[in-house]
Amino acid sequence: MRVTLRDVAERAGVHPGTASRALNAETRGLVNEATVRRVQQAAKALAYRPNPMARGLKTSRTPMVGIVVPDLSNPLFPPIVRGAEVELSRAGYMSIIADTDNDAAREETALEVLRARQVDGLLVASARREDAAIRELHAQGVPVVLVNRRAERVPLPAVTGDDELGIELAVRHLRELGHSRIAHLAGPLALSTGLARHRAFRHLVVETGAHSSLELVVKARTYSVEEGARATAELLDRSRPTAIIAGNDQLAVGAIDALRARGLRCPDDVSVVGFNDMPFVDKLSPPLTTVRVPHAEIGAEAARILVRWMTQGIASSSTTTLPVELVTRGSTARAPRD
Amino acid sequence: MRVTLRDVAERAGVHPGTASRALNAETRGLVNEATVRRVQQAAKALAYRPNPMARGLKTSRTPMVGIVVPDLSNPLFPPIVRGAEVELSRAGYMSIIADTDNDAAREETALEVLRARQVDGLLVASARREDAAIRELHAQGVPVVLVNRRAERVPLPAVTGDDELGIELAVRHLRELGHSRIAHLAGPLALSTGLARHRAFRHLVVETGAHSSLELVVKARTYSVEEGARATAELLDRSRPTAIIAGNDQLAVGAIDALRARGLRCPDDVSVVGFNDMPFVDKLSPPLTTVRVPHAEIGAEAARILVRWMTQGIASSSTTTLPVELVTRGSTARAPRD
DNA sequence: ATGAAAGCGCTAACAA
DNA sequence: TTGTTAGCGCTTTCAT
Repeated sequence: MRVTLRDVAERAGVHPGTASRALNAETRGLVNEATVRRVQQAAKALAYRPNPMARGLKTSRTPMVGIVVPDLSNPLFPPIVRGAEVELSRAGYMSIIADTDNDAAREETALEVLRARQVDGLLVASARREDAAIRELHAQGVPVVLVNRRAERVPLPAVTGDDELGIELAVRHLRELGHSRIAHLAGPLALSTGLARHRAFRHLVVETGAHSSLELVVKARTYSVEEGARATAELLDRSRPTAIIAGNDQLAVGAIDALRARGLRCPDDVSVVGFNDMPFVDKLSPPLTTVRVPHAEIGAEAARILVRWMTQGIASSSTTTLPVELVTRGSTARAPRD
Repeated sequence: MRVTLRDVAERAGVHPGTASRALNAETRGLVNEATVRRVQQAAKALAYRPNPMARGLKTSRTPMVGIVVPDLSNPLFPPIVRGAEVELSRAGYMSIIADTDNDAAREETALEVLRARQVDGLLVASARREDAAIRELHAQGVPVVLVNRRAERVPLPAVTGDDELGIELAVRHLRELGHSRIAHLAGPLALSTGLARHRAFRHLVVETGAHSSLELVVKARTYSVEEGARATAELLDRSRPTAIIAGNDQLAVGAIDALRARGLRCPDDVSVVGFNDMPFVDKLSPPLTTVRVPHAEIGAEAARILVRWMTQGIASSSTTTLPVELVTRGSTARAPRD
């Protein structure tokens, strides 16, 4: 059978309580040094592994955190998860990943299941701006850190890339290339990333008074290649941009598809900028100019904040913004003369 | 505090034991129907959620399975995980994903941690052909199903794509296009996929007696773009293939890079076939001809086998091979005349 | 510094 | 059909 603490205690010739204290870092100080060594030896000899469920039942804590992502197949998220996992496992936590499939109802279910499983905390990358489930979580005082996306009217810590800076870099880059008719292919405005990038775009364009660019904004309903193509087609029906800043890389890929379908070349006729710098966008034709977001670092930082919250009860509701950079590749070029 | 079974029992005016039976599907038959209803009502009214740790401590089972992948950032694996998760959650299991980072030592650690966490079973996608940790698991009688890759000399059930068929389809396709000097850019032979594809290639080429093609095989040490480029450069140093069948899509991408670096065009000078049909390879330039593997279905089927094992104790050590198909795109063309 | 004992919330064997 | 009881493996007061 399984080796229990009793076995270890017996072998070391001590009481299970003592063995417990000896094996636990926080209580080790209460035990005679020699005893500690004996117990540790016994534990090692027997290959003792504490039963996390027994421990959890007693302490009502689990060494688990839930990570909720909208879609694991979106190449954006694995690096976030990875970054988080590294930090979490360093702190002794194991992570459980739940995929919501971009669905609010599933998100609710996933959060419920995770809570029922007694996770000590949550990293949520699937938040919508208005997210009842998130608000509920916050109301219950569960340690939660938002990743990559924010939620509104919930004072929960969030770690994201600098959406404003990203758009600013893109706009500046395109202006330097002589573009004046810059369009924005906005992502879903129900997501903080979609909204922030959209706002930043409008702010920059209005601020510099280029011109009323309302006709140069289209909204995509989802972050998908197909929707990017559809929205771009809609955009091209009513205006003639020389450049398009897409809400993310999938949309940018769709935009390039749509341009091609109309016989427009990228970047010769229209430049395109993406957002995220997903794997392989450097291999596309043309290689995509895009805003690189430090996803692994976002995940890692969120994990650190969560660990602090879970272990020290420090719930900073502050928001962390990590810098992004523009990666210039082949999908942007000088504006065509017309 | 938390609502416990006692609270429910009290409210329903029954003993906790009865409440337990009433709430559990398997034992519900032992309880008076009216009582069952009362208990269920009470549970609902109190929003009772059983404590999985208490239950697990008692039953020494958890509703959790571990999924071990070599690299979550490899677009190959999320669909497998997804497919498995759907099946698993249908059966009431939650999954814990561990990423081994393609490292044997980490795999061992991950497996150990997962076991310590008392997972009821494991889905392992990171197996090497010779995998001591896997063999150990098998020796301990833990329910394990291998996914996508097999291990040797371990009678564990495995679900994979049909590597032989994939290579056969690729070879046939290239032959039909008039290629005779077909090379193989083999993946790591320490992995069953690398070996099976390599063997299939040699078998087909030898069988049809095309010619001694030893010089037309290069071995990549990892499944990465860089290694694909390196190995292809090596290949081109010593031979002049008109087509290359790569061990997977990453290697194929690397191959195209290497060709380009030598001023060779794909597919005009050299055709390239990948393996897996990862997302976005249809957007590459040229769009990649590749073997499509039903990853989600592989994950799902593996999950079904695992569930059967865990719940009914049926440990079929059989191997399941799912059919693959060739997706013809722009990276293959008629052989150049020379 | 260590032992004793209780109990976390649940299930299951046994009794009634 | 239901209640009783014991105990899963651990931590944590409280004694000693």
